Amino acid sequence: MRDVAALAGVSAQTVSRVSNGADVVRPQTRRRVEEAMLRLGYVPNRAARSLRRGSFLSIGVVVAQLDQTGEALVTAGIVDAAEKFGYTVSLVQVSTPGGNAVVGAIDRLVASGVDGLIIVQAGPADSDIGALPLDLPVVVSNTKLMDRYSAVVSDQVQGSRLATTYLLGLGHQTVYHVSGPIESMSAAPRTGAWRRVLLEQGAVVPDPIVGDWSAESGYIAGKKLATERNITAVYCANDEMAFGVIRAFSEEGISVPNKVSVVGFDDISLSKYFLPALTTVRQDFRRIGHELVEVIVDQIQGQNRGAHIQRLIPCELKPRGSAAPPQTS
Amino acid sequence: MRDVAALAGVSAQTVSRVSNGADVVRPQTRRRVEEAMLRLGYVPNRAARSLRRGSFLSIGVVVAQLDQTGEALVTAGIVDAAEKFGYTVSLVQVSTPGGNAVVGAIDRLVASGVDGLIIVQAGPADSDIGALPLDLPVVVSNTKLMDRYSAVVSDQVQGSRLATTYLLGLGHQTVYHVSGPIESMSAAPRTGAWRRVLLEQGAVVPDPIVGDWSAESGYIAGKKLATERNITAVYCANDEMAFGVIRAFSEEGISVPNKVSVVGFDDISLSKYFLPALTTVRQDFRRIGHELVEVIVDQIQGQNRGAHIQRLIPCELKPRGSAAPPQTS
DNA sequence: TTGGTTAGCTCCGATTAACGG
DNA sequence: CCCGTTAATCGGAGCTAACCA
Repeated sequence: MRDVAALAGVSAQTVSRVSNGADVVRPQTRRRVEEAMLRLGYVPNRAARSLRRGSFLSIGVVVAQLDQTGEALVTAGIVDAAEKFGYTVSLVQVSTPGGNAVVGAIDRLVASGVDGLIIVQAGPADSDIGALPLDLPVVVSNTKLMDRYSAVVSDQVQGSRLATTYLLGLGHQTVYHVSGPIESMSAAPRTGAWRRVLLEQGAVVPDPIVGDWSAESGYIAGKKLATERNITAVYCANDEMAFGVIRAFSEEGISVPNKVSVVGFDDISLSKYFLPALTTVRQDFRRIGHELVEVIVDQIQGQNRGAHIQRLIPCELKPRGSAAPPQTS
Repeated sequence: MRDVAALAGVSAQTVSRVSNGADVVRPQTRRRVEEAMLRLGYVPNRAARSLRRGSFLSIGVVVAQLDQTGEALVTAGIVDAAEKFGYTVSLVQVSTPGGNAVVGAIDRLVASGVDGLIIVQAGPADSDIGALPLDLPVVVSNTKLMDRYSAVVSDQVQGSRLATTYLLGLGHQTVYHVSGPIESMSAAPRTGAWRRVLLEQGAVVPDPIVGDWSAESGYIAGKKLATERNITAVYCANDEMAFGVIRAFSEEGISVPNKVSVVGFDDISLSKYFLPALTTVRQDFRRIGHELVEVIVDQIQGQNRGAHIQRLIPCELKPRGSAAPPQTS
């Protein structure tokens, strides 16, 4: 900064005024300073600025598995929105399922200097997370932590009802279900809503099969479901598992959707191009990312630090080729 | 820090020593200090520390589309490895293809305080990137920027040869090709290697069809390829496009692999569960992420700032169901 | 003397207030 | 009204001189 001031023939004071957009600087002087900044490749030192102002202009983001479409898209949305608000994004991952990995990850983020925390997914062992003595704003996208922190999440219940009622509406007697892991934050409400719809409509409630979100677990579930006699419809808690189920069915000579209808959840980019194209429930991940940032920036800058905000993002049914009315036998 | 010192009954000096792991502190005193830190939830202020030490312990990462498997996995690898080295990861995205978006993104990162830069993907308009007056270490995973900066990339040529020779080895007379966008950094070497193999083996070289990595573009390419008479094998520059091609073929009544063999590139997690399971060339994205961090940390900490390092990560063929010997007519 | 510790000072780089030309 | 000077401040790190076993 000293150098810039020297080159422009002004004082450090003025440089600071320019770089912070004060309006008491003559345009001509401002131009001289800006030129000098450019020539010297001057970038205000972030550390000094943060130290002085007491904020980092940085948001910490915790993800579990970045290679899952949902987390990747939410993260992308967060990065986009954060940029608009002038914030940087610091990313940490909690892939190791071990005990207090989440706490460790959050500690790392806090130590790295962030003004707020967004927890996209905390992995399976996220129950210990409540005990954090944080004075930082926290926003989550995780139904399990919703009651503790502000949250922006997909309306899992609405989406799940959508899928189930759609299948019943097509004429299926009941709907089988491949769920996510029981301890998962997204799986439970989906399974719950599916069960409730079946009960409401007086349909038999088959035992759900538990998967782990992977196509492989769907494949295994599909092999098991293929042995059921009266199965005509399956609702899978995500698209990957639906793919696995369809693959297993195909190997067993069960055609989709002719013999069995399959519906997924998420609408990942490939679903449209699967064979058959997957009927699924679309989550608006990018929007979730955007709103997460809105909420946390509001909590960081606004005075409503303690506010407990809940935003539900609606899901949308995407009818495609993998679901059809049951075969009249 | 003052409070911690007071609570532990020591001086700020000693607190600093403890938090930096100096060895001249009596274990008993150390314990007292650590207890006080814990009780007060003390976290050393990153800004102050950075300011004093002149480093941020942070790595900036530039991605283009986080929802693409490759970038997501490389990023995941980077985050993992960075953590091991004690670095934080700052993420920015260059989704807007506009002119100097890359430069803007990098400016933001630099302004946010990073010690080095990893460019995973810079998007289509990355040609202007060479003109950066950076005194920061930069490592890329991008064949187009390889000659300018240190790089860790998949051995596209080797992988592409693998795919092409495999298909020829199965007995196909020639291999059609669906490439990535011409301006892409990964597409060119793949297409080049494919062409060279065909020429080496004296096979006819069909015009490649240009896609944009999306399943949709593969689908369009597939529709076009379906009109070719003597086609028996297609090599697609990524898996998504391969899915699109297979879908188009299926709609046109062309069975894969019975009539036409299809090979992809990447080995995304779903490839194994597609129908048919996709024969493809696996890239080790996570490893690329790890090595990117190794290289950049070396350049940040070591004295070989100017070194121009090139690491090629080999690819691996995954023979699955979508490629087979040509039908004997 | 030695090792553990303390008090006190400077410095990192930018921001900001007060005051003056 | 525009700008310079001066000095204080943010929180921690590094150094020295001194202190007490």
